[in-house]
Amino acid sequence: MRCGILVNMADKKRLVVIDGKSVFYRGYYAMPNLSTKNGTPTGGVYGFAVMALEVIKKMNPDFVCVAWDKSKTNIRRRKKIYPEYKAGRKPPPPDFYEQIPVLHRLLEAFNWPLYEIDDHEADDIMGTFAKQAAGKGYETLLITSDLDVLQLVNSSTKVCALKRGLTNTEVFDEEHFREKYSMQPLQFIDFKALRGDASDNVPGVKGVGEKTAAELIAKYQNLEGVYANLDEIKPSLRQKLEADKDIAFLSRQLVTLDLDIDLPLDWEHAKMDNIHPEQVIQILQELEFRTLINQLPESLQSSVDEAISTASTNLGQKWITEIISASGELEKIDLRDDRPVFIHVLCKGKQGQDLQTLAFSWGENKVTLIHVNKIAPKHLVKFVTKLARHKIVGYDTKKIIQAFYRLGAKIENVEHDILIGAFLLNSLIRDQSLNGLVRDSFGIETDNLDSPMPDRIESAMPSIIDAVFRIYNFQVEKLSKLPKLQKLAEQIEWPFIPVIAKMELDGIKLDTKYLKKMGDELEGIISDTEQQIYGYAEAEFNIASPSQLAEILFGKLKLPADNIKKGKTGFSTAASELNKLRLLHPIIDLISTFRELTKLKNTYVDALPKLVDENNKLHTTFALTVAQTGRLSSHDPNLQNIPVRSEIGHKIRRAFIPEEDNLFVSADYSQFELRLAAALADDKELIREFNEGLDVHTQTAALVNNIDPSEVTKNQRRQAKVINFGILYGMSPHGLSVATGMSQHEAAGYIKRYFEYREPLLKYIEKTRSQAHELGYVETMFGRRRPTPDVRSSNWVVRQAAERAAINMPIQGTEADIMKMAMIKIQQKLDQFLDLSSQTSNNIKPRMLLQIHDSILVECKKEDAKEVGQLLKDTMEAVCRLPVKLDVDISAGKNWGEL
DNA sequence: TCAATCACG
DNA sequence: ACGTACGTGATTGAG
Repeated sequence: MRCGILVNMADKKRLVVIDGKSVFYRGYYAMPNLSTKNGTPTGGVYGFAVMALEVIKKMNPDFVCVAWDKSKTNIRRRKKIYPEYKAGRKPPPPDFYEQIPVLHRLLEAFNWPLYEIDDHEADDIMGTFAKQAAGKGYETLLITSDLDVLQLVNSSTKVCALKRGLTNTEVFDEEHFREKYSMQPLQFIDFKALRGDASDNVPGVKGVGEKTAAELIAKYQNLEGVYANLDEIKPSLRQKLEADKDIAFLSRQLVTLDLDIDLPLDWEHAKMDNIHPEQVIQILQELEFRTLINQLPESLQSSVDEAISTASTNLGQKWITEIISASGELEKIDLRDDRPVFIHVLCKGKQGQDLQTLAFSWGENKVTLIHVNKIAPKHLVKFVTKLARHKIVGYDTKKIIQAFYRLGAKIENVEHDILIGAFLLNSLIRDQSLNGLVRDSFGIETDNLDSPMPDRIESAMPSIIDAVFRIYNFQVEKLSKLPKLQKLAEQIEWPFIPVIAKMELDGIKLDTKYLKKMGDELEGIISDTEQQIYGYAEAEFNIASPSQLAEILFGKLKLPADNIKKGKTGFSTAASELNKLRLLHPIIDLISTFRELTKLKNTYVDALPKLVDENNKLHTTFALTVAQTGRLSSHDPNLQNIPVRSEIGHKIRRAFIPEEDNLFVSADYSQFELRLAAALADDKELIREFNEGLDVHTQTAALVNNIDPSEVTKNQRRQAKVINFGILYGMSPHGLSVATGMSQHEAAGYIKRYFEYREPLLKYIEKTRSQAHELGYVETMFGRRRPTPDVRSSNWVVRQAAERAAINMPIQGTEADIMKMAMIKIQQKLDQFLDLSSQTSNNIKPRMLLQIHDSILVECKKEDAKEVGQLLKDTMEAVCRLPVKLDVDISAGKNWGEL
């Protein structure tokens, strides 16, 4: 910032007046996409904060205040004179206003008074204050992008004009003004009256621009001078001046600022000393302006550490900690209370393995901390069994349940999980750590709550329980205002946690010997393929490296690259692109084979056996707070993407086996998402087709091609299938043409005809799209939400992608909701099922092993398979009332590949 | 750590 | 005039 001039100011007191809206606007347009991780737009506030801190840092003012343009009534005074004044301005977009309350909070933290007044604009207020300051012998600096205020520049008033960008400014004192405009500041009024101002719609004299106006003012001082000497002016210009004489004087009135508003500046309030550094820092933290915090002016700097350290010591400080490190002490704990218990566990391994520390509280400022390793197992088990009868509240209760389960204690009731709660309230939170949730909920930075140092556990645990307690209360309050989401949490999310916790622990058995053999076989085929490729290429290279491969194909072998997509690094070698070259060179098919085989070998055949436990079982982790639609995701290892489409894929699935004498039973919802789309859109025709058990793709093909279903060809059905799926993804004509091989024109026509027959579907898509725009989120049938900030992006690509995601979410998300409900019911029934048939020898219980979005895999005794299959089908088909029938396919087999 | 690729629904 | 389906996770090469 060019503020050097200001430093020279004598020891006069300094006032800074900020044109709030103007600064805010600069920020808003300089950083259009700035927002917090949860989507709150913050560009404008950012601009303001940057400017505010610059002011403090560089200008060292004694007083600061803000002048604000009143948005609707501000121009009444001038409009009275000239109704067209400031006409034609676009209203600011909605996310502009969203930021205003945040700005007000920031101002409160700075403790800078804000002035806005009917009938006057911010520049009038600035002028008035500058005059008041001059009266007291103070200096004034005005910060704005509105050049009208340049007329105020004098010996005690300077203007800091904002230019493009955030920190790009120009400071005008008298000298600099004269240098630049070759006139006195006050003459600026008359200059503008002649020239006009397009941005404020001030007319000026037609045909007189910057240059002419400046010359006229230089020669005749002001309007009066110009019009008194018209005879000296050459005729063409004289005519223009005469014609618009009234307009020129009217324009002058518009441009002249009112310095005598009856609005005394509250000097006490505006004092810089009133600033609340902690509040400022807290708000900056909340808004995630981390770089700003790091570059805070020295005057605020000292408070940073303090603010952060008070924040972290505050947590847990008021909690009494009872530390248990002997079995005897454990005995004395009384658990008769049936209120929810706040629990936290520290484990060394994943999925509740190696429990180290357990802490719990009833939320009454007392935490009990148990050093698990110092307690005799028998006593511990007895204790946690009692504790497990309570409803629990915690962060990642899945892990808590698993830690307990490993001790033989079954937690059945989850009262609340703050990790999942945070995700339900805002699935966009990027930092799901406990520290992140504290930051997100309260804007406070805390000590490491997620993995406290071993020697600090005793002091960290109370802080953690305190954080859980507070976040719980915070979320309960929020959920109480969102009844649908609250119901979703209570009826689906909480009961689902114990179900999935158990599935992870049960795991699925892998035939590692079989995979080892398969790996060796694959190895042979791969190296053969490799050699053939090297032969054709006449070189040895790394086939797995896209860049080396592209060099060979398009460089050495000179294959035509015209139709090949280019990425950031060069030509794409993705399968879809290679496919275009298949017929041109035998190396292409070999490369595809090589890719497929190495992929499957590296990702599955070789990788999976390394991950089994001592029982040869794989334990995936199902993430409940990752997929934006509410689906589960599976990792370490991912068991939701085990191959199935290829022959080798099936072979890999054969490696997944049940225990001796058991079978796998799988249950798949057929056409799940399309059925849900029909239900959500209430498309009677599509629903009818489903409910009458017709083949919807054939029906669709018949409708669109206007033929009888019996006449539908294979290709017509294939095309119809593509479009039916496309619906679920917010498809475009181009997408359809790529997928079907139609021309884009044909595809557009096809889609048009499709929607003539599936009008409700089109209406539904439009409704969802507009909801995303208007409410900023979309939701499933059961109220699960997904925020959609990007549908308002100014970037076409980003916006379109966001709209497609918004259209897909209610469908995919409702699928996820229903699947979870079904699994909860299935688990309940499987528990009962056990009681009936396990009377005799049965010690292996039917259990769910995997969920793959629209299907589940269950293991049970051979002789139970049929009954279990029927149970699954009945439960899943009847899980909720929908206008469309749900259809579940069952199959059983002695390995996963057989199903 | 990122981009490219490809496995699944 | 823009450049395409939605949602994931694992592996690899390359910077």
